[in-house]
Amino acid sequence: MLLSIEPDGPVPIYQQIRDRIVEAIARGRQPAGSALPPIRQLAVDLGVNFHTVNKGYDLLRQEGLLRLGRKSGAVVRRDAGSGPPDPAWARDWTGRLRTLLAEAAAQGMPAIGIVGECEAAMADFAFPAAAEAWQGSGSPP
Amino acid sequence: MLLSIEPDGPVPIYQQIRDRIVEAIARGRQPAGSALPPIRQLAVDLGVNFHTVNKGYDLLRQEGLLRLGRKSGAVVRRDAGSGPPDPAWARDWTGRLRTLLAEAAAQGMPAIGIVGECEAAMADFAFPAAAEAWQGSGSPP
DNA sequence: CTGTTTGTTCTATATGTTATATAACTAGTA
DNA sequence: TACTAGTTATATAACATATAGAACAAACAG
Repeated sequence: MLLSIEPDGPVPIYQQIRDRIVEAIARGRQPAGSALPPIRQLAVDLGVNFHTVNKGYDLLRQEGLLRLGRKSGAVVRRDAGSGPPDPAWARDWTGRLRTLLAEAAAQGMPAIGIVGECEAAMADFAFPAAAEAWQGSGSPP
Repeated sequence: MLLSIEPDGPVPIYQQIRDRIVEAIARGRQPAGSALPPIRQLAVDLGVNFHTVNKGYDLLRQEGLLRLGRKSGAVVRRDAGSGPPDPAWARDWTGRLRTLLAEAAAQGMPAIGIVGECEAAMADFAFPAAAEAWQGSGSPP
């Protein structure tokens, strides 16, 4: 079982597919250069239409995480995350992070707990040895 | 200007309204017991229909952050975040956090950078003095 | 060249979501 | 009573999601 989804959940199926694959990449379970199942096959495995899988794969291609080829299929990009980050993506991501953390703070979760959850999540990730050209954005007023 | 939105962005207006208010609560700019603008007035200020604002307020009520009264209007709940967290909410929030952090890791952002962004975001929050009944969920396999 | 595999594109349809627009109703409060 | 403010109902237009079927195009194996 390479991937499981909730067909009746509130989050769209194509988005769940994207999310699960993003997590698989971050955790090193789907390393750079590794192949994903063909669109049609994954669609059969998940019991969904192949257009739905296609939409998820296409999202990942737009995000620069996948390379899609005619016969080669879907492959995790080797240079996905080398080079400097897209400024638009960084801005957007920071915004989404702040909203998500604000939700926890508003719900009464203590700062220690929030940082703890962040670190617990990242303990599952497989970070490559080096990373350059990345710098914190600081905290705007 | 108590709140600004992007009418033509990809995220729904009612969701933006919810997000901005959640952030205002977390940052202490909208403390417990404080009042929000009436639905119709905020709708006029933002240039949207009052049903759209109503949907955002209702979301916050479902999340336990607002109390809506006939004449009292919309007020930030005083006990929003006292007591133990809803287990369903905690599970869901942790899942969303992991997906979001995984996205950054997959994009090549180093662990240091991710933690830094988390801390920078939380530096803007106003945490209350004490917090009990909260405990980390650890990192499931 | 033939055939298979795989992603890509197109049209169509059914259902759900988002946003707007009117209108009316209900409960507090002065 | 009258005002304020949330609540509910109906209708509509536009967009998003998921499914379905068909055909097309490139890469590769034989």
